[in-house]
Amino acid sequence: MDTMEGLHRSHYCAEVSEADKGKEVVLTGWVERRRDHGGLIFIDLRDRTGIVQVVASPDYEQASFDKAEQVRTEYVLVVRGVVRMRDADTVNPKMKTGTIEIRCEELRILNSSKTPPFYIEDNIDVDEKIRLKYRYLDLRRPEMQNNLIMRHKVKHAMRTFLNGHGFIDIETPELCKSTPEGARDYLVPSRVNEGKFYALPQSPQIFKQLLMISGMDRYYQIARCFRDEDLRADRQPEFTQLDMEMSFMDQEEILTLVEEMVHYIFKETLGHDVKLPIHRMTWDYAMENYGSDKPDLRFDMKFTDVTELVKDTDFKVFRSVIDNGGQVKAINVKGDADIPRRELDGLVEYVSHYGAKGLAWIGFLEDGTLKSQIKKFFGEDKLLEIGKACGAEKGDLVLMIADKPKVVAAALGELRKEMARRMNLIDENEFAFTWVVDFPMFEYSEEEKRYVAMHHPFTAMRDEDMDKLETDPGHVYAKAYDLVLNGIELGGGSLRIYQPDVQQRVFKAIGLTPEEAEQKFGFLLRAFEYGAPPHGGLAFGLDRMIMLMLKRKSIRDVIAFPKTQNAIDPMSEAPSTVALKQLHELHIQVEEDLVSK
RNA sequence: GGCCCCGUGGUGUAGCGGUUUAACAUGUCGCCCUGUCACGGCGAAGAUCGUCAGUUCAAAUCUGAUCGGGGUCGCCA
Repeated sequence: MDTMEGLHRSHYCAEVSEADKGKEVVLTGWVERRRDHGGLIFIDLRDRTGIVQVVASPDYEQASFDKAEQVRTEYVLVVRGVVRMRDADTVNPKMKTGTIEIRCEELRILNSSKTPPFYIEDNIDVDEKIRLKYRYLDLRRPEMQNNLIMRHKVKHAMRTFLNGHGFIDIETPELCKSTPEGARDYLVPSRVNEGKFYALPQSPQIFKQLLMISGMDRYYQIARCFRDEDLRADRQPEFTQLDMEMSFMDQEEILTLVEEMVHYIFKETLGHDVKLPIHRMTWDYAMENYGSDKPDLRFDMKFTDVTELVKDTDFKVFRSVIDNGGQVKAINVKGDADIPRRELDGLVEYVSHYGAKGLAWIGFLEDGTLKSQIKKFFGEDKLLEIGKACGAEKGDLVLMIADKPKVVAAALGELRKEMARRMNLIDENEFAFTWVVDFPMFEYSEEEKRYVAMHHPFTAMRDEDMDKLETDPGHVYAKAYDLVLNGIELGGGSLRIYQPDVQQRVFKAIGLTPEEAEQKFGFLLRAFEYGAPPHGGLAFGLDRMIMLMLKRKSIRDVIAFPKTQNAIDPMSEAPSTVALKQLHELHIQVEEDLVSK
């Protein structure tokens, strides 16, 4: 192998241009491809900027030509040569550097490489497990490099904006106290304190509130967070949040500042203008019209409540649902009246996964006739009335679900998205933002037979709902807000409680006794007693934001070293067993066959 | 924990009871080639079909279990 001795890189590969014509350059990089023509060898040399063509020939320099014959894919080279224009008929218009090439005067092989298990190029179709096992090679691919560079740019834009608005970047602990409210914690055993455990933070929530009490006034952190729950395409066990908190600001001021930041980030990194102010809707409105607290607004197809219209009919299915406090809601799928029966049956199956027991449909055919499996119960006039309520015209298809509000919301909400996909209503290039505000404080957990905090128990409630805290917690609304982009929750936050007595009342409402509250959050309650300012903030899912900006289907594509669905890293093979000695030091006993040898 | 999809040379696929010594593309290796850029030509090597068990005269192909990967529901304050 050769060394770099005496050579210093002068340019990145794709940064050599026609302006460098005639200059001697020194380039480093990996061999993307070698084309050996016998007496002439072309090498596409790649670094993180892109590719440039190097030409080796005995006519230029014999030794480098001999070296070029040994070169294979992914070998690491340093090349000294002269930039020259290509002949007109050999220009490659597909390449950024397609008008030039490097006449090779010296070529050194800095390292060889095994043949990689997949092509180092974009648009490969390789099992993701293999990509993850060889992640360092996967990350050589231009699209992955671009993803990580974009991630860097987004973080840089965030910091630039926040630094310019008086925010201070402060780190908070990774080893925290476990607070089993909410997601499952990752636990870390304490060696020094036998039998005790730290938790990795699910978010820096409490610490950032304490920083407000400390008078830091405006804080941010690009924080790693951990949640030991099942994985999804947009969920990893460790993920990154842009975490922010600020004092003496009301909700409107916070939303305005945050949307200015979002505008800045999208402008700086994508050149995209986010329309301000970002649309706002209440949680109630979102649930009633889209069945979701994170509606995808790239298409319309809102719900129509037809409960009143159908409550007096003979159709027992609808009647019994309505009599039991249920509702009937519909969506209008424009232009889908001629949907085949087989596909309708598929939709019934589809909504059943979300708890719906059935799906009623009315097709308003172009010839003015109706097709519907409930025609005999309602008659044409009633169906036309329903259609009118939904804004249906000839050619449209109305789909109805009758059930408890929660089931209707879930099933019809998913159906709405599915029909939009089928009807191709989604513009993949659109960024449809909305704020969802006025979340309920609590939701009732059937499993735990108590109210649980919908956002988190530090969320402030609307002043006018304060007296309902003890009498009617289900109708207390929070000063909480989510930023939604294309049907995905980008970030969420709230104004916080800052009076210890109010915090105690909320703990009580979610069934925490004063003793439990003291044991879990006593340090926070005590801090509130020393002049806590009114404050609030929010946290952005950085991975999701970058995924959406880059139109990726999974956050794994924007995380350098992500984990598989089983929370495993196929490359390092984490998690792993450990030696008995390590466990002893941590005062942990494990069955012998679970220990590393 | 439930449901759905996938597992065949290095990679991506085909084959889905017996005309298969498992096919194709690409990659790899060797020889040839001075203008290619997905270079080209000739030749070669490379998979006991994730694993285990069963059905059968016969299994990559059917059945069951299991392991691994992906999606999703539950879960994710």
